[in-house]
Amino acid sequence: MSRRPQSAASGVDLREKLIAAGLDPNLAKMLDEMPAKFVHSEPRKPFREEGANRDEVMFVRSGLLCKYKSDSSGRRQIVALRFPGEGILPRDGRADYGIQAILRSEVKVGRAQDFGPIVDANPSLQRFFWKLIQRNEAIGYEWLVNCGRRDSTARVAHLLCETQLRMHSGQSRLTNPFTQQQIADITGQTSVNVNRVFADLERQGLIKRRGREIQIPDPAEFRRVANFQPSYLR
Amino acid sequence: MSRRPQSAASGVDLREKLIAAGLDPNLAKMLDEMPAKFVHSEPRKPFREEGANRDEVMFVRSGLLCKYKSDSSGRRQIVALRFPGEGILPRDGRADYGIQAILRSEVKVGRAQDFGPIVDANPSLQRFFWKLIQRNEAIGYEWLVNCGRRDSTARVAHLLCETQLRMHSGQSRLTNPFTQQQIADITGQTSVNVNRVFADLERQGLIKRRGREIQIPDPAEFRRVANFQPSYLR
DNA sequence: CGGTTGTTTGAACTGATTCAATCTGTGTGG
DNA sequence: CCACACAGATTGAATCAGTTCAAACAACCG
Repeated sequence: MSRRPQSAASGVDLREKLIAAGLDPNLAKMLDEMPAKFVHSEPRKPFREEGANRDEVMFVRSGLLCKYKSDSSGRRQIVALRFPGEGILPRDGRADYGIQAILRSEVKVGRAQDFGPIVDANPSLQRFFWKLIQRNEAIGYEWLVNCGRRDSTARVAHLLCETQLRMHSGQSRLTNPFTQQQIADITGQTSVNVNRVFADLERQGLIKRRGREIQIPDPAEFRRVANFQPSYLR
Repeated sequence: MSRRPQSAASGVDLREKLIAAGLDPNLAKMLDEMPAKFVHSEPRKPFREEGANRDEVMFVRSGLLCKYKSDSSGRRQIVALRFPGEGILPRDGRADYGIQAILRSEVKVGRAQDFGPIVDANPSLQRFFWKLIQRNEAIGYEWLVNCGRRDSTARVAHLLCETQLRMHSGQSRLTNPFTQQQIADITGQTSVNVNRVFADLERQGLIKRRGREIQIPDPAEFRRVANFQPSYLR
């Protein structure tokens, strides 16, 4: 939690994640040197509340974060994910969503007033974040299609395909980072039904499970079932 | 369709819409003077296709546009709306969504290469678009909650509340711009069910209809049913 | 008038929810 | 090493919200 411009080991680590996400090495260095603190976030513990001010930049160094909202009856919807190397940009005013860890995560947290000037001064950094925003927009649109227009099997399968790509796993295996309740919160279902979908997928031979480890014998067929077209992830 | 820097009557019109959307008058003038053409778009006619390049900025002067995606089985999902004064920013590369008019619309279409430099040169214009993007993000998140976590009645009612605000109607009436099929495409249902929801809402006295004209006798109660909290629209 | 688009209604069906109970795996402390 | 607690996964039965298919009706427009 100590404020430090850069910690040798961990800083390099995040920089590499950012570069892997498409950022120019020089710009990655700038971001890396921005004053910030590294914070740990635990699953099931609140990290940032709905309705709080969100004058921070965050970059996920390891783990997995989600943004979520709740409707009046307390039903929770996860509206976005942030994998390592991805970030959450500052808002002015209150954010309408909360942030929570899905996996134990290390997060680099900087202040908006430090972040803004760096971006303003570097048009190419601006362009980088512009693209990131567009990618997040495209993912959001795809999630809407998922929730609105696909059956429960395709929804779960689609999420798995997207997760696989964003975690940079191979096409034929995946370490599922989610509980079934979380998959339900992402895909707009109940955990009970998610469980049945998993059982179905396995019965059809589309996946094999060993705990959180998932094998996908026929990736092409799986993507067909999921109705997954990876182009929206760039 | 003619290319012209500014047309006296129509230009002023759009500028006012942009100012109403929160843009500084001087900046509105700059955007207004950007080389661009005014294009008309008709409902049910394709305007911009899915998968096409999208190196254009667009501002809606009048009417109503939607962004949509289709899943493999041709089921359509509307993922965003653009009311007058709102815009669609350029993407680099192909867009994964199509654009279509809901109402007959006049759209100002500029080229990305004209738009980019103007924004780059004006930090306050940048900040304006930054906020716009955040608003659109917040709306997208709210739509996800809508599709994923609310019942069909609340979904339709919520859309009507949002539409009312974005059209700047009063709280107790609304000219519904959508067909029931379009509401279904936004809220992830079938048009048959949307029709039943409307009948229900009317039977419960929450709305009164005369064609596309909707009266809302008790706006507070209607918002409660819709689970509508307008803060996300700022 | 005829054609087109959109709305309304009915009946049968089905996918998903709800509620409740049980089972499994993992970590903790004695 | 066992006992216990706890989070998560799994299963069943009853119910219900929303879909599907089909048909009729209304409004609009050239």
